Amino acid sequence: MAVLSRRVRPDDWKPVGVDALEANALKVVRSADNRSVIAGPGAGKTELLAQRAAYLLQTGTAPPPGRILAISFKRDAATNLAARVRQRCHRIHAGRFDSMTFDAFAKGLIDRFGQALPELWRPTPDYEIMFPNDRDYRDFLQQQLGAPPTSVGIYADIQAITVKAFERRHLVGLPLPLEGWPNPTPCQWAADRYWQTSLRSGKTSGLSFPMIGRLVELLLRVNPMARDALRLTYSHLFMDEFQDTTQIQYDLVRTIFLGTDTVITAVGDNKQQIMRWAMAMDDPFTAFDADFAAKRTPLYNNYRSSPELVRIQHVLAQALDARAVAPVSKTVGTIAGDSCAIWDFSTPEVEADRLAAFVAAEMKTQKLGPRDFVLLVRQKAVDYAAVLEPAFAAAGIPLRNEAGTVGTVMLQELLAEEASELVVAILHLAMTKRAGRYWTDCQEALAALRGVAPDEEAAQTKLARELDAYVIKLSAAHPNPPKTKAIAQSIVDDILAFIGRERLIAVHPAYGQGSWLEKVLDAVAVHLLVSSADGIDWSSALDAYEGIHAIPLMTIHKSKGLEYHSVIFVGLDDGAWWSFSNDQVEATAGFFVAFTRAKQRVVFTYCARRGSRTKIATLYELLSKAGVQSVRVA
DNA sequence: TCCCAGAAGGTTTTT
DNA sequence: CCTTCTGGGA
Repeated sequence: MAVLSRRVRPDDWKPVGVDALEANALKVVRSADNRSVIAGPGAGKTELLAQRAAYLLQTGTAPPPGRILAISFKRDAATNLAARVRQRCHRIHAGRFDSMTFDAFAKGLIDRFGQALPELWRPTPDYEIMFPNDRDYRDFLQQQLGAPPTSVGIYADIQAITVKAFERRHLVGLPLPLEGWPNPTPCQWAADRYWQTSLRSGKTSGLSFPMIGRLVELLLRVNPMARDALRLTYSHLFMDEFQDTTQIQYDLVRTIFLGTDTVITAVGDNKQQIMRWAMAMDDPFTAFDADFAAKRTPLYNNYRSSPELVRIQHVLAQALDARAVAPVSKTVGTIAGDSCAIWDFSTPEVEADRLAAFVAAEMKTQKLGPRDFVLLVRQKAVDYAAVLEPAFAAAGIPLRNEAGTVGTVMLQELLAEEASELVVAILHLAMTKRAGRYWTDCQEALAALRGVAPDEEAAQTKLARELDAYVIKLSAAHPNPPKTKAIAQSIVDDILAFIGRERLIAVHPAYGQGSWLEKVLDAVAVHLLVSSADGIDWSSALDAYEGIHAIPLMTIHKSKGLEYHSVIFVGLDDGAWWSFSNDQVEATAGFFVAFTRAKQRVVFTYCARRGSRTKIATLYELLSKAGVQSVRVA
C-alpha cells in the first residue's frame, strides 16, 4: 500500500486500499460542502470517512496546520476509524486526524477552558465524573430537594416531576441560561438546585457527561476566543453514527461550527436508530440538513451481505422507511439452500443442543471459526448463556457472554482497556513462543508511556534491553498460569510496577479518575484466573482470556457495528420483545440491526416455552413476506 | 423478620 | 410480558 507524505493533486488521488468506491461515495469523499450521508448497513460508511480523511490530508485540501475532527459515540468506533486512517496515510498526515468520542471531546474542552466559565456555572478544576442513575435522581427529587420557595410553586409541583423527564427535559434538555433562570418554573428550580449542588456542594464538583456537554456548549457560546480557536483548528468535521446524536451534542456542534467554513460530513442510518430511548434526537439528519444547508447523499451498495440476505433486508427496510431504495449486494452468496430460516424448538435445552451441533458442523464443512458466528439475544444474555453454554461446551465450543461482567467491569469493555491490553501483551511476550508481534506492541506501548520517540535510537535500545530482562524474569517466576486469585493479582501488580502506574495514569488520564484503574486491574486478575482453569498452559490461558476460540453471545445493542458470517438470533418471541408495542419503530429497527449483522446466513429460533408470537406477529409477517420459511426442528 | 402489593427493570454510552 | 425489588404494615 502506497503511504506517501508527498502531496497528491486532487485529480490524481485514488482511493487507498480498496478496489473502488461507488459514485456517490466518491462524490462525498471529494466534497467541499456539508453532506449528510444516509446509507444502510454494510454500505461502507466508516470506510468512506477513512477515505475522505486520506483524500483531504494527501491532496492538501485540508492543509496544515488545520486538522480533521472525527466524532464517534463509542470508543471502539473512534479507535477503528483512527486505525483505518493510520493504515492509509503517512504518519505525518494521520497526525492531523483527531478521532475521538463525543464525550472525550467535550471533556477535553472543559479541562482546557472550564475555568473560564462564569462563576455560576464553573466547576472545580478537579471535578469528578459521576454516572447518576434513575435511583440517584429519584433520591434527589424525593429526599434532598424539599419544597420550593412559594414564589416558585408548591411541593406537589416537585412531586409531579418524573425521574425520566428530570434529566432529559429539565436538567440537560435545553442550553443553559448564562445568568441562571430568572423566573424559574418548579422544574427549572429543581434543575437549578441539582446543578448548583453538583457544582459546589462538596470540595470537588461532580459532573455527568450530559452535564459536561451542556457546560461546554455554554462555555463556547459566551467565550468567542475558545470557540474561534476550534473553528480555526478544524477545517473539517466528521460525525459517525449520526442517527444517534443527542440534542446536547447537536447543540454543541451548532454553537461551534454553524456559519463557519468548517466542512461537515455526517454519516448514519435512520433505520438503525435504536438509541432514541437514551436521548437520541428523533430526526437529526433533517435538522442538520436544514441548519447547515447540507446536501443529502445516499449510498446504494452493500459490501457485507449476500444478494439473498440483502433482498430480505430490503423487505425489513421498507417497513422502517417506505421510500427505502433497494441496495445492491457486492458480495457473493456461499450458502447452498436457504440463507434465512426460523427454527421451532420444543424446549430451550433441545434448542441449545441442536444449535451447538449445527455450529460445530458448519465450522467443519464451511471452514469457519467460532468467531464467524454470533448468538444474538434481545435482552438478559446471562439467562440464555446459562442454557446455551453447557451445550456448546459439550460440542467442544466455548461460549462467551460478551455482555457478562468480571467483577464490576463488563467483559467487552475490559478487553478494550489499555491496562488489560498491556498486561496481555507482556504476558504473551514472556510466556508464549513466536510472540514476535507482541514484541513490537510492547516496545511501542512502553515507548509511548515513557515518552521515547521512535527516532531516539539509544533510548529505544535501552528500553528493549529492559523489556527483555523483565520478561525473562517474569516467565521464570511464573512458569504456569495462576491457580489462585492471589497469584493472579501478584502477576498483574508486578507487570504494573514494571510499566509504572504513574506513567500509565499520565498517558491515560481516565485511570486517574476515582478507582477506575483499581477496578480494571482487579478485573484483569479475576479474568486471568478464570481463563487459567484446569492446569492449561499459558498460551491456552491467554487465548481463553481473549476468547479467540469462543463463540460470542451478546445483545442486539452490543452487536451494532459488528458483522459475522452467520447470525443466530435466539428467542424471537413476545417475551423477549415485551417492549414491542411501546415503540414498534424502534423495536423493528433493533430487529433490522440484528438481521443486518450477517454476511451469509441468519437463523431465528423460537420456543413456545419462552412465550407466544402474537404481539410480534408483524415481525413474522415481514419474514414471511420475504419468503423466509418456518421449520419445526425438534 | 415476613408477607404482600405495587413499582421498577429490562435494551446503554461515556474519562 | 415476566421477574425482581421495595416499602409499608403486621
